[in-house]
Amino acid sequence: MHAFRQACVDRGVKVTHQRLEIFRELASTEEHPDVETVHRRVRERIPTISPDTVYRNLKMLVEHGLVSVVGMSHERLRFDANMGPHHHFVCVRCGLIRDFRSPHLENVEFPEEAEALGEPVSLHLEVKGVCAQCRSVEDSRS
Amino acid sequence: MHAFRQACVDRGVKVTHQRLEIFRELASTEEHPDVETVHRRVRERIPTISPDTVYRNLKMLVEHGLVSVVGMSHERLRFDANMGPHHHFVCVRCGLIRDFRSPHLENVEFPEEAEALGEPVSLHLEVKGVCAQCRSVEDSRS
DNA sequence: GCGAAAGATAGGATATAATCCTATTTAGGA
DNA sequence: TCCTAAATAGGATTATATCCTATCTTTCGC
Repeated sequence: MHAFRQACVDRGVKVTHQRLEIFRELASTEEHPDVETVHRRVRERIPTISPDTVYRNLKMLVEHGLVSVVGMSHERLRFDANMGPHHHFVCVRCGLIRDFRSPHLENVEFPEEAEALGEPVSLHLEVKGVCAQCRSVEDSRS
Repeated sequence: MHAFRQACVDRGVKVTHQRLEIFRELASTEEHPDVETVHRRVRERIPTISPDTVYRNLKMLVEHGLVSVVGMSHERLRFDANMGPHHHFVCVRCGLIRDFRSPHLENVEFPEEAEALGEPVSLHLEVKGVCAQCRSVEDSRS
């Protein structure tokens, strides 16, 4: 928590009671809770905290790299008819998703650490980054 | 498309005009469209098709393994305060997500195929499967 | 081919998740 | 302590996904 306070100060972000409790709650669990769950739990300590504050803070923490989103950020359901082996590149800026194949990664086996958690069915790599187009827009602005 | 018709027959699923067009649309693109996009495009050929039909069919196709969902199925946003290197196990049944680490996968490099698409920032493996608890529930029922 | 039954669809109604708006409060620097 | 910019609460709103049910279509046995 001390490191978190410091991270806020470093970024010029105010250290509010709500923000501390939201982060504390998230950092204290490994279950990757959703917003409602975080809100419910934090409310036990701050009864008046609003859902909006929880949303706002979590989103802000993601943007500052202090927290990550599992899966994709606030996107809609998206589908893929390619059932062959492939991986995904996801642009964190515009949401573009492209498949790619990689001979190196064709034969990755189910890691035994994952097998301890359950019976694996599918496996693929998710590479997040900034796509070429968003990158060029960025360059032309600077 | 012929294979798709056959796959429907094999599964005892009726081959409807709407279903064919929805699948055709999805299979004709690599951009992983969302439901609204699929609906809009299919509507050019079937003007009266409803969003519900698109949702219902895509969901059904996922359940039959003919299509996959990018990211996670109809889940809420979920967050993770663990910013260290780790991978995810996602239960496709109950939505449980657990982190795991794997020495084998600690040093996976950004595949060059992904670098062609953009500038990668993070990388992790996503293993989907059925978690131990869901598995045991399943066993006790049969 | 024909008719019945199960399955699928359209379209409106509804539920749920996420975000917006704005008056008020709070943190942090001078 | 005071001031300013940032943050919050709470209600309103939007957007996404699903439900409901009357109607229609596919499929299968004849």
